[in-house]
Amino acid sequence: MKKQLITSALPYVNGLPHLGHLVGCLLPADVYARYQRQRGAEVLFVCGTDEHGTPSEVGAAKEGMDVEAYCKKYHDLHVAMYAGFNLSFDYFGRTSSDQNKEITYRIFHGLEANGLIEEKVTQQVYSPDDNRYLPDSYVMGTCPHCGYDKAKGDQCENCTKVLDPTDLINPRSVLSGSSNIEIRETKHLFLNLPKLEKELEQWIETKKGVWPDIAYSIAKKWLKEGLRERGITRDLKWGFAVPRAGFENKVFYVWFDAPIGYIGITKQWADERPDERRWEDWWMNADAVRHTEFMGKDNIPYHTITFPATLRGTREGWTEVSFLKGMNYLNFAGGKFSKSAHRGIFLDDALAEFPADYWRYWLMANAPESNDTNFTFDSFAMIVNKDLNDVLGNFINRVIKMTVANFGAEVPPTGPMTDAERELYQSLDTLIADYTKYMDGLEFRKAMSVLREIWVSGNNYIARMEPWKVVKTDRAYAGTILRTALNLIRLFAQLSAPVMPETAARMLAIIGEPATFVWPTEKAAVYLDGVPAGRSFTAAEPLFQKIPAERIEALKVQYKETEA
RNA sequence: CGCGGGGUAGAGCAGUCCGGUAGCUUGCCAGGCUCAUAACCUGAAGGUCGGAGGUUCAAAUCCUCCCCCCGCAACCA
Repeated sequence: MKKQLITSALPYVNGLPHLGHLVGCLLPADVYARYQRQRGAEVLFVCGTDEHGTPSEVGAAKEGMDVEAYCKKYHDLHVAMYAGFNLSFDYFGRTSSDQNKEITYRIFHGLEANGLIEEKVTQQVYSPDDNRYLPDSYVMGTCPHCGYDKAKGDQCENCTKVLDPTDLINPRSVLSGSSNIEIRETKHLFLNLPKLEKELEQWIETKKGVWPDIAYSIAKKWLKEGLRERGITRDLKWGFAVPRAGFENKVFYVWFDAPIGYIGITKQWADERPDERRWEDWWMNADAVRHTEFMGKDNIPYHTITFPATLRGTREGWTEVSFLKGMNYLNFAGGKFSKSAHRGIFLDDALAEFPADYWRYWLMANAPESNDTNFTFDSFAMIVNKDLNDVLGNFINRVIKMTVANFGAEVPPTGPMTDAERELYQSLDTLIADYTKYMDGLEFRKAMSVLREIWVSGNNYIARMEPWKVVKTDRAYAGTILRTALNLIRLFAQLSAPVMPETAARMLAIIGEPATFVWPTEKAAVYLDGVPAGRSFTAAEPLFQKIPAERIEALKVQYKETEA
């Protein structure tokens, strides 16, 4: 079995992450990593904060901090929130690390050696009052096409026309508002993507029908339009210095070193235990590694075109992405979640309202895989109340209570199996095979739908067997039914663990099982005979609590869901 | 004519590659059950598949044109 290298797009350090970030890459990567570990695969799941670039510099200035301290502060906040959601990173690093600098330089020199780096003089907007060069979108002015007075230097939001900052009438800095704007000539380094276009195209073509449509089509779109040379340096202070004469005041562009961060962060991980970990085992070992990347659709061009080109251009044989899981957006109240406007639900708030597993299950069951998806509290409460409380939680509760009432708090002995049990085993075999197939294929919505069906099959079994009646006439057979049901709890825990790790551990604890998770690969009958008769268990509180209607309405108001 | 994704019961989605009686969840209605968190199980009703045209014995599916929603457009990340 190949080693499973799993990466989630690196969240930008500036500001706090929201549910969109969680569902777009972090959470599906975590669910997949947990699934692969449960299957016994050797997994390395890395992520970290993306720290360079203008927004960090500007954000630090706003808070009156130096950039390094600012990034550290937000890095630590990210770490705390992800811990709250039980994201099981093997390492959560930083793109500003020394290790990432080392790898970035190595890759840069490799590209240089192969003649893929070129110098070009470009025109950039400079704001003397801000004392910095401005990215195009940091310049605001009146659109020459439609007269909209808040058009940005890259595009007019009103008429959607693509602009250059120099097109704007009365241009001014978004930061200071100053209209004292200069156009300065400045020299930058470019990666020659056209030279790699052919081989990228051939490579992407092999992903047709393999990767999600959205990943393949976005990559194809860029190739179809023809690749252009791409700037990889910027006139900033915060970032990795460019190791070339004449570039002393410049740094690498954040999009150059951010994806390299996957490798740099792996080296951070390896450097913690150099005697037993080697980053090269993962990144210089392409044949033995399957690399799965998770990201929102906005990141797809960088992970299908520029980053693969960056790695290939060195001719060093880096591990390339094997499967790219591109996700659409999670919307809130009909629009995007927004960091800058603080619109939507942020992770700290989410955890303060409900346990992590409620969110994890809703987000995976409604993952924006083929469409943009709306988050609404109505939908959230419906899924939590129905799937988690009524179907799964109530199943466990009724089985435990019935057993305690009739046999005391210990697992009753099992008599001979009947056709009813055989049918249950067979239907579970089919369902588990489907579930496994969808998890392997990273089709999370479908996987969650089958998981729910699996839970339903437990209720179905109980309803058909009517152990509350059977116990009055055939106590031994009632014991068989209930012990089967108790074993179902164990099986459900194993199958639910990738998406709801805390809940799964609680389910196992109820029936006295240790919290070790192993994926069921044998026939269901084996798993329904695992909890021994006579073992005592602890009757617990219900696993979940319902969200009452008043609470839903209050949440809608509090988080401004109904706002137009 | 910039590019991509989407439009399928009231709501949320699958099915489209490879044409063959349109499926799932929820909601609504009815029945069963009364162990359980007023929960569970079963059944029924509900759709001219965004619109128009074409190909075909047959179109949600293939082709052409049009409409609507969302995203992207390389210096925000």
